[in-house]
Amino acid sequence: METNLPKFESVFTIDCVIFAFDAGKLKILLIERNEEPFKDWLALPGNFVNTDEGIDQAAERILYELTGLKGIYMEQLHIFGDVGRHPQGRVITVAYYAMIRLSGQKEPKPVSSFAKKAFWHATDMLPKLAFDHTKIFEKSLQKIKNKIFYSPIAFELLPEKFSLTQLQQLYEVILNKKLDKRNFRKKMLNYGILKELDEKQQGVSYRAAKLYKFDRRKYNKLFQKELSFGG
Amino acid sequence: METNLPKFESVFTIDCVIFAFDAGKLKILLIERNEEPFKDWLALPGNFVNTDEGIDQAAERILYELTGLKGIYMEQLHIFGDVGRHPQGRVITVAYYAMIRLSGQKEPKPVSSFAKKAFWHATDMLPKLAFDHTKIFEKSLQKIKNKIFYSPIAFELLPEKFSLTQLQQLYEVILNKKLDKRNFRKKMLNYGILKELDEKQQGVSYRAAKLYKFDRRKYNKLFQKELSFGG
DNA sequence: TCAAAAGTGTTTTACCTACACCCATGA
DNA sequence: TCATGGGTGTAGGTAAAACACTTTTGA
Repeated sequence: METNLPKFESVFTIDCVIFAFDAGKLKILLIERNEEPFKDWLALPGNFVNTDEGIDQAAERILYELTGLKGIYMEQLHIFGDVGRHPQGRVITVAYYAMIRLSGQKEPKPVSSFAKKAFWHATDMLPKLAFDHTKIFEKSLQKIKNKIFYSPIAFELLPEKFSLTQLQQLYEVILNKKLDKRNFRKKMLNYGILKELDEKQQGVSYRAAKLYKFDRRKYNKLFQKELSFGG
Repeated sequence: METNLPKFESVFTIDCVIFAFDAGKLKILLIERNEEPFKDWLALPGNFVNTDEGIDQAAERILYELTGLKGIYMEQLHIFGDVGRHPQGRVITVAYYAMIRLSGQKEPKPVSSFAKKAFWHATDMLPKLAFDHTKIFEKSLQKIKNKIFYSPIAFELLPEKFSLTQLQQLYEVILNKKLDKRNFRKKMLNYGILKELDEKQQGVSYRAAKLYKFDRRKYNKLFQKELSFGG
């Protein structure tokens, strides 16, 4: 494509914050870098955007190359473009985030040599990350805290079939506070967005919990009603 | 700054969506372009980012150069980075948005020759805009629709002193629906975030309305209480 | 005295909150 | 039979929704 636009030395990267919920903990996907700068550091999966790809595609490609994860729908979080954020020059990064369910997912494993490893790490004890990735992570966490009130992100993190206790634990972890069991259940069931299954938990050494599924159709119907002032 | 990073031909732009409320209508700030591509078209104020400036600063500079408006606090909306969005090559744009009050504001007027004119245009009858600016505008509108529920953006659009009817009209315009007058007033006054003034409207040929001010201190106090499940 | 907008209250309904005990299961 | 988590109901308070008439003012 011919161009008479000014050429800047700006470069673009994408960094991905992928959340999952496992063993009662909120986790994110990290890599160990195999390239300078910040070689051997832990970092969010991130790399350069090519000139011939849209940024959403680039995000998918980069996540795949560094972690082996494919087909994950990510949304933009924010752009980080401070002049000093990268030691080697002007690098603007677009942060993407997603929430996924671990069950059925392969173990993460880099496809490219850019990363040595890829693995899940609990969010409550994160080490120092490369670049400004800690800042990016914190902004993502804030985002999902807000989003859980108006969007069914919790169900994206849980297995397809889950118990009400699992759902409550997830809310508690994200919101970082205890919730009342009876009120939580009443409220959730009242929404009518959970489908009760005929199945129960297996292999637990206590009373097995009923399992539920998220009913996306009912959810969509419910949230078409907009908030209002009684107009 | 020395760099061994790959040099891409990507260029970066910023586009600004500035909302205001005037004569009962929601408006945005547009320019008439004086440069190719899309010379003579209407567009959002936008231009290239320099390599030596942070993107937030760049946004401020660009808005000033194209419209003469200064010191306006803008927030990031989204990045638009489709390969085909600019006719001359790969251009990634960061959209910023802001809400401002018109009263006390100078008429917009370009400082740079990049724009021929700058002016306010009602959002309900927007013409076709250059590039993908219509898409950018629509995303901004959606954003403020959501945001008005959890953020005091309405008060940024109104004059410092306003009547309850003005406030309600603004909500109605943004949400695009009629609201009940009594319920709206009750709810707003109940929040306790409005300070009643000793003044009334001037120069109207009907019963003059009481004027109010937004009380940011009380607002901040109110919204520190988080949403909860009764935990 | 008319037109135009300001201002005002009550009832019903829905949801939020606080709170404590019995049940089912496998080890 | 015990330990572990599963599961349940009610009463009181607060906020949302629906709804229509009187008041003030200037022209």
